[in-house]
Amino acid sequence: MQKRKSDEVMLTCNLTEDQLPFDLDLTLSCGQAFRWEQSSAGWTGQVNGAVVTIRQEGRSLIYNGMDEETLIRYFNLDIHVQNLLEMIRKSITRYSGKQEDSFFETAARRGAGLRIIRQDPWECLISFICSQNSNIPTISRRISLICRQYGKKLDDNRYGFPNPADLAVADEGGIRTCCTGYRAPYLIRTAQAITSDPKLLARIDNLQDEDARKELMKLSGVGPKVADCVLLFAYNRYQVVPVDVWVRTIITGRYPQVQERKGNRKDCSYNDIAEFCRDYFGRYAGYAQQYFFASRLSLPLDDKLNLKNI
DNA sequence: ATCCAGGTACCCA
DNA sequence: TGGGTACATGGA
Repeated sequence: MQKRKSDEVMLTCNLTEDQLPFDLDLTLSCGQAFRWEQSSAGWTGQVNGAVVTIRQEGRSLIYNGMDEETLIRYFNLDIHVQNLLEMIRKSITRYSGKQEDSFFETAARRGAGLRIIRQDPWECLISFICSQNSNIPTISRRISLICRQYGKKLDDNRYGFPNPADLAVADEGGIRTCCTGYRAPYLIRTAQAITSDPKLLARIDNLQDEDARKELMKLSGVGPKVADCVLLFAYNRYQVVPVDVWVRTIITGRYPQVQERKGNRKDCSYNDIAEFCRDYFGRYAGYAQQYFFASRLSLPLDDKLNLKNI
């Protein structure tokens, strides 16, 4: 009988003090990756093309399907989050003169243990092209359908993420059956661009933020938001701030200083908000943004969906 | 039923 | 450059 992944011996990684806090559930469910599935046994997903399972018991990560080096690299466990938070706090104080930003602290407390992971750029790119104007459950479903139709079959009910060449030759009708709607041609054109320039995503890793962003935005279906998500979640440019409707609402609602940037324009632009966040939160502004996004539903906002004060 | 969602492309002044 | 609009789909 063929040995199943779930029967394989499990490995354990005990987190050190410097690697805490770490919250696996929050990290995998906070809207940065869309293909991890949770069950009673823990999370199942794919890292570097291999099926992996992982669960957390206190300070221990119990996993299989990858080695410890891969685990640490994928979850960025060598990032010292406590120091990172201190850097954000210092930046806030430097900018505002205030000792504490209680709104940020609320988000950081609720998002404690969240970690920005290191995704594969190609998968991240396609995923966030799929993400536009959708909610997270829909995005996950869409990507799952794409893998089922165009990815390599790995086991009974599991498929790999399709390669650029697989999507480049897909027809629009086929992609549309994956609930992609008007995004279908974007996906095909971007897959074709990567297929014809296979080193593009590797080159981007060597570019400065602004140049990297410009290169990404040349791709079909990639605007500022998608480009920034890829820069943050795949290339781990922690100073990059993706601005969606939630982040916009949170920043404009809670940080009136941002309004000064818009000049005589009607509203703050995307870059007004992103640049304010970089100035205010500093070089880990992307992390701050992700704390806000992860705790968006419970943050004290009164101008959005009737959310009440705490 | 209506509104909204990890937006972008396209068009116009 | 900034502002408007169409675009597919599913969840609330």
